[in-house]
Amino acid sequence: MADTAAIRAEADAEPAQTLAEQAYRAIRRDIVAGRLAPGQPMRFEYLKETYGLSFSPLREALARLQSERLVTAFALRGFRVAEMSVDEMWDTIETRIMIEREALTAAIARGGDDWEIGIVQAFHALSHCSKRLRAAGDWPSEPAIEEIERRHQAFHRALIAACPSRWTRELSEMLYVQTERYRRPALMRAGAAPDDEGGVGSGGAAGRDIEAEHKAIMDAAIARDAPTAVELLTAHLRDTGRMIERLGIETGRK
Amino acid sequence: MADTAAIRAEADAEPAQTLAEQAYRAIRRDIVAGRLAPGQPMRFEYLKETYGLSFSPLREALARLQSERLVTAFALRGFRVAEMSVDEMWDTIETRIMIEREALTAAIARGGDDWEIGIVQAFHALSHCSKRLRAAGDWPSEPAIEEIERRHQAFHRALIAACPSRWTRELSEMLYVQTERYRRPALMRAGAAPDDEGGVGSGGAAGRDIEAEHKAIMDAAIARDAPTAVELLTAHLRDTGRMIERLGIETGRK
DNA sequence: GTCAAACGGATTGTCGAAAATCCTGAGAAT
DNA sequence: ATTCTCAGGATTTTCGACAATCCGTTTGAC
Repeated sequence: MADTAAIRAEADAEPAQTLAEQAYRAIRRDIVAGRLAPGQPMRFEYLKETYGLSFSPLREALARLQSERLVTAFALRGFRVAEMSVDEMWDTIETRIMIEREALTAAIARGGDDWEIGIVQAFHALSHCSKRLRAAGDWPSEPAIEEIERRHQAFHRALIAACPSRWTRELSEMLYVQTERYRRPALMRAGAAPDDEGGVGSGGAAGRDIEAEHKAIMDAAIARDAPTAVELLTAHLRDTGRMIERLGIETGRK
Repeated sequence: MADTAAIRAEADAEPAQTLAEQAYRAIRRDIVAGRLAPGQPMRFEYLKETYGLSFSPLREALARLQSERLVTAFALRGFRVAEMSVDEMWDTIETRIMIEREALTAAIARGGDDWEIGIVQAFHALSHCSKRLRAAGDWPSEPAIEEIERRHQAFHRALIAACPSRWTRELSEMLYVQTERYRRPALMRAGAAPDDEGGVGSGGAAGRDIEAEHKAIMDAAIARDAPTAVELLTAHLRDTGRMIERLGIETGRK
């Protein structure tokens, strides 16, 4: 597939020529994927072995993740994976809604042809990828989930790509990662194919048709119907929150 | 003064027992104060001498500041102080307005007695401190400015302290620091006493009465008049932006 | 005269050991 | 029985040196 390479190239635009950057991405990935349990102490001995790096790049990575609230630092007592809770999830979701409402409105007002094309492209990439995943079998592999999550994020990013405010776009990205941290493990644990919010489902475990929700948001956005698009996006995010709440959040440590 | 110690104790709630934390605060302070010029390369030799620390804590501090957009990292080419521009300033201000409107509305809806008391206290602390500063002489000292800035931030923080969303409060804090980075040097360079937005002025350099603006916001908030309070706060922040734009932004390097 | 390649100086990024700090559990005193 | 004190071990934090990379300048070729 041609666009696969393109999307990959875009995602890794910054090749991460430094070990600290690699460590940052790897640890963030593992936290979001739930491989590092909330509240778990991040001992350097363990990190050193796991990621094959020395102290310096690891500390640098943890310092950055601290600013993004994915790890918590305790002075002279090391770092821990940030805790999770239902309250924090809703705070994250509602804050993300607040920001993305503004972002989507601005994008609809100012987006051009390239913006529309980007949305359609991202939607079809996500849809196609999800369909292929479901055709392959009932229990998808980890890399496949990673890929579908990338596409899902790319779709939501494309929606607001035309928002001129860099702060709005970046805060949105940051909160997306936070919500993904709740969504992904919940779907994994649900046992169902992870096509509920992470991908496309024509009737997911929770009785939602995520692909249809995405399509409705896309259509409203491209039709320049800002109020409808914003309401659909808001409902989409809140429904996901309720779904996660039903599926449960693994709040304890491993 | 009794409350001075109290405020100090609150500000330094985390005593910063680690050198990396000290470095983080010191460098952030110097960037916001304009002592480190935008775009300036942050050579480690210089940082080492200036702050009397070794590489590790400095790198950790810079990594954190990178996440907050106060420094920019270039792979294998070190760090630079983040650039400034009129466009970025307005993006920051408008984003901060978006977030603080929500925060203030929520705080007015849910704030109790302690919230009201906190606002009044912070207002008077700022007012009193500013008055004393003006009485002392025309050219205030650096520490005096630092203190007034702390009080100013404390007042704006107190306004939204009752907002239940931790994300909203923290993002607001982050954007406050960003806007302070524009406001402070502009006021310093204006030559006038820095009581325009940083403190209280009964007729500042730009013909504004900042203390009156603060008081109006406080009164509307305590009167539980959310729409008025939000509009006053929005105008307050936009006026400050326009004032900074008039006074100019030192965008180049030293 | 212009361009490309290469050398040397300077700066960053990474490493592993040393110093400082914290946690655990045993023993003594109240 | 409870609290306090104090080693011993484990963990974090910091340091300075080493290796890798980049920038400016010179040299050489076309």
